[in-house]
Formats: sequence, C-alpha cells, structure tokens
Amino acid sequence: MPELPEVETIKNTVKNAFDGAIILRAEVYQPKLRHLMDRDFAAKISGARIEKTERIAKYMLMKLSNGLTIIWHFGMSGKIRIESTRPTILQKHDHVVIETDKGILIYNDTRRFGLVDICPTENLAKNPNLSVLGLDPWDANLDKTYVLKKFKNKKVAVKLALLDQSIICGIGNIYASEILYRALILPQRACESVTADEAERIVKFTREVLSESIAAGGSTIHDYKRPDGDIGYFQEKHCVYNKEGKRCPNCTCRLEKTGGIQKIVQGGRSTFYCPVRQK
DNA sequence: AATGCTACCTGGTCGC
DNA sequence: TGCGACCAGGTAGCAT
Repeated sequence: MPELPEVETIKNTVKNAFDGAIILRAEVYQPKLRHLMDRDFAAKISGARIEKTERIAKYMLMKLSNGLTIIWHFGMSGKIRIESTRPTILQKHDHVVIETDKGILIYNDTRRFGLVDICPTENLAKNPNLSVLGLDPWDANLDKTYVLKKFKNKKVAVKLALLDQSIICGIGNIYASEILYRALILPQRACESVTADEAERIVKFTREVLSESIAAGGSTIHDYKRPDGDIGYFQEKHCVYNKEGKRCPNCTCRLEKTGGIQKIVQGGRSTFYCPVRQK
C-alpha cells in the first residue's frame, strides 16, 4: 500500500496522537509479518515513553525513551488505526495493539508484507532495512548530477529505477508513473538514455508529485485509510495511474487515434503512460 | 555486478 | 452460486 506520501500522512497523525505518550502495554496477535517479530516486543516497549515519531522513506520510526526505536513498514496493505479505548473485539488482521495513556494504536495488515521491528536507536544507521536506502526526495544532494551518475550505463527501464529504493527512496508504483508523466519521459526508456534536462525534471517532479500528494493526505486506492479513518484525496489528481484508455488531462489528441493512456507491465507491475506527451 | 523471476500473503473482481 | 485466474500501494532472495 503506502508509498512515501501515505507513510508521511500516517506518521503525522501518529505523531500528533502519541508523541509524549507512555506505553502501558502491548499485545502481538500475529508475529509472522515480513519478518518474525521480536518475541519480547511487548516487554521491551512497555513502560517506555514515545519521544518522537519520524519517517524515513516508507518507514515510520518511533523513538522511545528507553533507547529503542520501533521500525514500522506497511508493505502493501498495512494500516494504523487509532482508538480512544481498547476495543473488546478486534478486527480481522489486527496484529499489534499498543495501549498508551493517550490512546490505542492498532497495526492491521491483511497481506502481512509489512514489518514491525525493534532496533537500538544508536544502531539505526546499521539496520539492514534502512542502511540500503538511497537519497530522500528532498535531500539537498539529490540533483540531476546524482541521477545521471546513478543512471550511467544502466540498462533497466527508468520506471524500474524509480522504484529502486537504493537510488531515490520512497517512490512506489503509483507515483513512479505519475512522476514520469509530468517529466514527459517514457517509462520503458533505458536509464542510460536519460539526458541532463530529463534528469533534472525527474528530480523536480518527484518532489512536486510527492509534495502535492502529502498535501492531499495521500492516495486512497482499494482500502487504504489514514489512522484517523479519513481517506486521502490525491487519487483524484492522478493523471495516468489506473487510467488505461482514458485521455490524459493535458492532451487534446483524439482517443480513437491514440488509444489514450497505455498500460504496460514492467517487472511484473503495471505502468501507465501517455504515448503522445511522453518521449 | 546487474538484471529478472519468484515468493511471501489475503481478498476482491471478472469470466465462465 | 461456485470456481479458478488474475490483480493489488512492496521488497527480499535466488538464479542467470
């Protein structure tokens, strides 16, 4: 599910609700997520204060007063739900419940591709999930020079490179298509064919698309929901994602001639693009 | 080294 | 109504 904008939205809601809260107790109902959860998860976090909730790429980090950090990842279907009191009956796929003096946090993940790990805060940089991440979209070091360096001699399609978290982190399948649409670049182009101007556009529109989506509370596709129960609204701004056969919003072309937005499969995942605007 | 395929899970939808 | 095939926001691990 969540790409960077959705995780940012989740993080902001969780931060507002829980930073400063004391963890009273925790329950793990299904430890088999992407990794098997720490068997002492509940004991290790109980009694600690939630000092600070942050986001890195698609990960949410909850720094605790006891020197530990909870690392959350939401995979395809992970969600956080906030309740004021502990529900007597949990919902299907509620795997982790954390009770605090400021409310109840529930982690629900239908497909269990997400993860909830614990890491000593001082070792975060060495964590295998985090250490492989490339530049954050707003990192000052992310510029056309960095992109060109990463793309040099690279044969893979530029769409797949945008999904590669070790180059730029946080972009997922929806936004990769939307970014390339705005950047006017065909998704099947080899990375090594990307010019300096195009690399600059990738940086610019990565930031623009993700920023706009964060402002809209993320994209709600299928069942994504924010922790406060609201949905995001950025899907209303999608130009190409899931729009096969539709006219792209910036085209005046005749649908019967161009076929409108095209859908192809790359790396086993759907990509959408406008064959008229994108070169 | 880089690339590409498969697996990990559940559930919704579509065609027969 | 049922059943199988296929699809879905992500990533890791393995073979080539």
